[in-house]
Amino acid sequence: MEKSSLSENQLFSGFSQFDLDCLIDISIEKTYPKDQWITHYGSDWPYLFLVEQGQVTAIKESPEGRSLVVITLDKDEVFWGVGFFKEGIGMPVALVANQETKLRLWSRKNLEPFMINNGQFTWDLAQLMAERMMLASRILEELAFHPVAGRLAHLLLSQFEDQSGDILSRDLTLDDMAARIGSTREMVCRHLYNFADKGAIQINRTEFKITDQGLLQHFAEKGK
Amino acid sequence: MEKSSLSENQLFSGFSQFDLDCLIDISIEKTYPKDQWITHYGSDWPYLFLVEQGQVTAIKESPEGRSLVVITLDKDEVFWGVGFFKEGIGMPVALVANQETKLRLWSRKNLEPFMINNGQFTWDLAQLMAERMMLASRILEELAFHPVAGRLAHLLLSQFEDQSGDILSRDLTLDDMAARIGSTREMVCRHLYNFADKGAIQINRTEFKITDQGLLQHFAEKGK
DNA sequence: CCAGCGCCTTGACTTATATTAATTTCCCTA
DNA sequence: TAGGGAAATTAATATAAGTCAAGGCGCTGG
Repeated sequence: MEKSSLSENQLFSGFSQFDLDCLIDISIEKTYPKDQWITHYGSDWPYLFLVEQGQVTAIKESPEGRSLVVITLDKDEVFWGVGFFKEGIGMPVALVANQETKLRLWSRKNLEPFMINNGQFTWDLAQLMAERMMLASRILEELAFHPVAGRLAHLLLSQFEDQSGDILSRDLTLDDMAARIGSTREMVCRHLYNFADKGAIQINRTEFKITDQGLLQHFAEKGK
Repeated sequence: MEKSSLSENQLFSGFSQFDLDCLIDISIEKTYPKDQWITHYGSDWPYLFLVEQGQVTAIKESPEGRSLVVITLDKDEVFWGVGFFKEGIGMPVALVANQETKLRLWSRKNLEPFMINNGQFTWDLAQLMAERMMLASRILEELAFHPVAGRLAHLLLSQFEDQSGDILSRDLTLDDMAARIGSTREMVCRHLYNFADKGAIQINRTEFKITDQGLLQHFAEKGK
């Protein structure tokens, strides 16, 4: 049962049962209650991990108290601390368990010999890193070139595009959304009602609905 | 002579002469005149490369014409297009030769088998990717949390810290600086003279000098 | 040596974003 | 079912950043 969970992830799918057993042997399993910090910004945290249960977010925080959610990791996704690759570099993000979460962790020390002997696995990991790099790149682009309204429209689309037209309960708080686009709750609120005025969405205190996906798309690109 | 140039880079330093010859065999050498575009934003460009001569910058450009320099690559540095790792993903940046530049390129097709067989090399590359990820992370943090003045102060420090107190000719144009911090020439100009008013630097049309590095450091952190 | 070009500088103005501070509404719990 | 807390909303205000436009300076090529 444990073994099968490993091979759910594409990264581990190519292994024999023997290798999987071996991988499990050198791993650590750890659970975190809801809202627990898994690791802090700046700490040396040399682990690669698989989310076996729950959800983890990677967050950047400014000294002034603003924060930016960089990625959300769900079940079966793999992530790592930079320390896994290079010693003595502090984490560029903090990791937080959003819900009760179970991780399977591999320390650099235990996994490095394995990776050097297994070029395919290391190559697959490099590919995953490249994907994550693209993600960072997209965030960068948005922050550098798109206004808050555009980033918000884009967030709405990426989260709810598939439920366009449905009435949705507002499960993300304004603060959540603000942290995902690098702004403040007040800004988010204002822009949401502005989208509503323009006819892209309908919204009230507890629910909302995407009424014109194309228009929202337009806001995502042009901002206005 | 060609061989020795390869092993200048840490990534290739562990190889035998035989492997180096082999690597050279499967590579392409290409030269680009000053200001030539090596590849464009959004194109599928599946190469890993070593800068053998000259300098390359990776640039993001917005449709509205603003641009952001993400990294500058000098001689003996290694970089890649995302396409090297995953097929069919467009470049998140454009690459431009700042000067007459010579690159040694490896296509994904040619290098992938080599990487799968050579875990150490792939692992070293993964480490390099992690470093570059940190770089992206720092840019992200600056854009998200630091005002233009702070980013500019930081740029000055990172470029000229070691020449603090010397009179330097202004070799970076305002547009260059603006592109590195994600702003405009006018903003950069104003903030430079503001730093001068506060006593952190001295500046005129053609030269400048860092007079108070500590103060500049302070601006880099607090912005004001 | 001078005209022209590219870059730098500056001021006035506009727009975007953030901050502060009330006020309202919802929802949960006692 | 009333009270309290968390989140949402809104307005007023402040600040940061960008845009536009007009000059100014220094260098280069005839």
